[in-house]
Amino acid sequence: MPRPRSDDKRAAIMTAATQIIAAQGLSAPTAAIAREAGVSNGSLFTYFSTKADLLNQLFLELKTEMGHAASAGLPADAEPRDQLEHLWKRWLDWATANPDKRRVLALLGVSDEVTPTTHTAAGRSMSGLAAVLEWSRAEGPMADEPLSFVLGLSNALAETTIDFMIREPEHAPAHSAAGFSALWRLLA
Amino acid sequence: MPRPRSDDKRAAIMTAATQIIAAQGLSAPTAAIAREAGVSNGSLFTYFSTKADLLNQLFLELKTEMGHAASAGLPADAEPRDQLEHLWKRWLDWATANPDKRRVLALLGVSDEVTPTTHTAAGRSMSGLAAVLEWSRAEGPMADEPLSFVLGLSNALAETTIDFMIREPEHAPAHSAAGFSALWRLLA
Amino acid sequence: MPRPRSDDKRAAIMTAATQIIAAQGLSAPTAAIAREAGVSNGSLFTYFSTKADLLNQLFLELKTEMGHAASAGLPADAEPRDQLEHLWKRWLDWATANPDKRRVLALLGVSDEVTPTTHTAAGRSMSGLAAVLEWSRAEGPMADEPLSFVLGLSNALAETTIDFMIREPEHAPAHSAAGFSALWRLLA
Amino acid sequence: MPRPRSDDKRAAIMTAATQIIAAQGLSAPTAAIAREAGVSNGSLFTYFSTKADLLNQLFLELKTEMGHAASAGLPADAEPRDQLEHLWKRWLDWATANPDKRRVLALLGVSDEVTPTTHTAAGRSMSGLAAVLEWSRAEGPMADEPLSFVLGLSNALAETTIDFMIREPEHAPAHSAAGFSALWRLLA
DNA sequence: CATGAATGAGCCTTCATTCAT
DNA sequence: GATGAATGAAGGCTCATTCAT
Repeated sequence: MPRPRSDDKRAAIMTAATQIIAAQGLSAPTAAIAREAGVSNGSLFTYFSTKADLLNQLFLELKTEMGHAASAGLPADAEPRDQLEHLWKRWLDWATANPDKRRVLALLGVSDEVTPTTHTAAGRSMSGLAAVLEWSRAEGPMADEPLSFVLGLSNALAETTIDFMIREPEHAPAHSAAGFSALWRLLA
Repeated sequence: MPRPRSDDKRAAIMTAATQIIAAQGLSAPTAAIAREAGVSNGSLFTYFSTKADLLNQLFLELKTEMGHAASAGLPADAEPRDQLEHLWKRWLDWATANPDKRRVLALLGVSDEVTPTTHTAAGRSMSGLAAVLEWSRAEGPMADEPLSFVLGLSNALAETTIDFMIREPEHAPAHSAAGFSALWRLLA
Repeated sequence: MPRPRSDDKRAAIMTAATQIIAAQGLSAPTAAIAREAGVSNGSLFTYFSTKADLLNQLFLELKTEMGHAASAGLPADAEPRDQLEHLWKRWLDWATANPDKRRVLALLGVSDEVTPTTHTAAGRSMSGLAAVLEWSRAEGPMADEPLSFVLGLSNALAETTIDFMIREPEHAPAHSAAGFSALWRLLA
Repeated sequence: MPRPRSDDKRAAIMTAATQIIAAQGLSAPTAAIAREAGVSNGSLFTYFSTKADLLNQLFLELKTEMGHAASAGLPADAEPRDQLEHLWKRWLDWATANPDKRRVLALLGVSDEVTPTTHTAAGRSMSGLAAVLEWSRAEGPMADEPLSFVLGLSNALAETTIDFMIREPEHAPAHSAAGFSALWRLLA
């Protein structure tokens, strides 16, 4: 598959898809996405062979972006708790700063359109987080659980905390702090 | 005295909707639901004025059923921890025993078709859980957080635990136990 | 076909049909008519075997009522012009006083649902008018035209005059007078 | 440069709509119109956003065509009576030569689907007729009536005459002549 | 006879995808 | 490669009519 001519257009479609899907849900017409992106109806399909393809790539891209945002500037020498808190804050900052992306990620996360393959690939973007989590829980009560389960529980706490931060922005810092201390109690 | 509206038929549509939506997602055709329920296409609309209406009632009904299942046989004199554990187990048992209902509940929970009004009404079915949670966290680190936030975090842990129990049934009891102890650490 | 039990119900359906059709057009659901009439959905069909049947009977009844309204109190000894003017006024009075009936008559008049048979039967209610018209035009320029044509032209003038009287009630008397003098010029 | 929108196709849909609606009434399915036009079901909606839109444009187009047909070759220097007679004949010729268009015009004229805006726009196509009428009635008994009323009455005579010409083609010329002389008596 | 639930054909419109230009 | 017209399957909902009660 030769890379299509314009990366700009591809990116424009991705951005447009995020906006439109955040606003209208996954059933948003591809035509609406194309219009928002400033490309034609048909062009969308030269960049993405099907709507499902677009959705899968979008999921992967957003999840990757989220993973990078969380990991940026991670203090490699710090204590596990400090590293984890760093990740937590960055993650939540990214999510609250990008509510559209966050919403789309949530929608895609439960959609059948996103294949297991994509989910697996997307999981890789959380490997930094996974490593810190692994380290953090090593001595604690979760030491013997499957890492994936611990990751899942941690993720659930983060998502919920994000929801409340978006819903009640005036208490966002308090929610973030309370969420993190809850996570730490859970792990260590 | 015409043929009276049949509760059986209404229930059959609800059951069919659960099965079909669990299998095909929320975009499942009403015709498929009607067929599965053994009623005509048009009959569905004498019981539910709209597909959205059906979805809202289904959400309410499933959530209520879940709430009842969790609360049944709650030992009113027991310690908070025992009461909470009772709720936790019943809840997770119901969810793992009814994966279709659970999946539909998850799909509807994030759908725009379900109105805020329905969400509010459905929330009432969790009041028993809320009360026990309130009591459980009273002396702990979450004492000063909004109850809704505590409820949200607890719910997130439960949902995640359920996911893993369904995905890895052989470890279901272990997941359930680990999830509960995590919850308790979070609260007390 | 034995006469159905209740003439009241039949009449209620007719009245309701007039109101509902005036408001919603000929595509108004039979269910809406039944509801307005205070009878059940199904009962309507014991009084009228089909919707088309209802429409035909309604047309006949309204046209007959209109004919009677026009002819009532006709001064049998008066000059043709006075008799015709009497008919004209009564007709227009009835129509402006009963805009719903008038509108329904207009809708049915151009509908395929109303059969030629019904049109023929309805035409009989205008026989009084036809006679006066026949007499009025006997010496005039329309003497040799088919009476039906003269009747049609006269009817057209009346309908148009009614339209304007309803649309501009403040000029209703002026329109009525102008319309009649135009008719008389046409005939004599 | 994609396939350009085709005027032919648009015209084909209009023609098909005229035929199908003349035969089946305004409730004719859009699918039948599309099939008759030789386009797909969906294509109809790239040319007309809505069935109502199609109906409005059809009304406007037919009425405009009728107005042009009536006015073509109008002898600008002739006497009012001759000009009016010219219009009358052309109008009736067009109508009797195009009974389908005429029928559709009649159906649309009383339909709620056609908006007041469309009616207003369509009225403009009769401005030539209006001018001649204005001139014709200037010295006569209708001199003081609103022009719209005079126009309405004239229109009514024309429509009725057309009906009879179509119904009894063998007397068409006689009806046309009688109708015109009636009109002239009405005006002058 | 009254009632209103049951039926299912039918309709308008949408939309992912294809393809002529 | 870009464009947007063309396609036609699909879906939610309506409604005249029938029929069980």
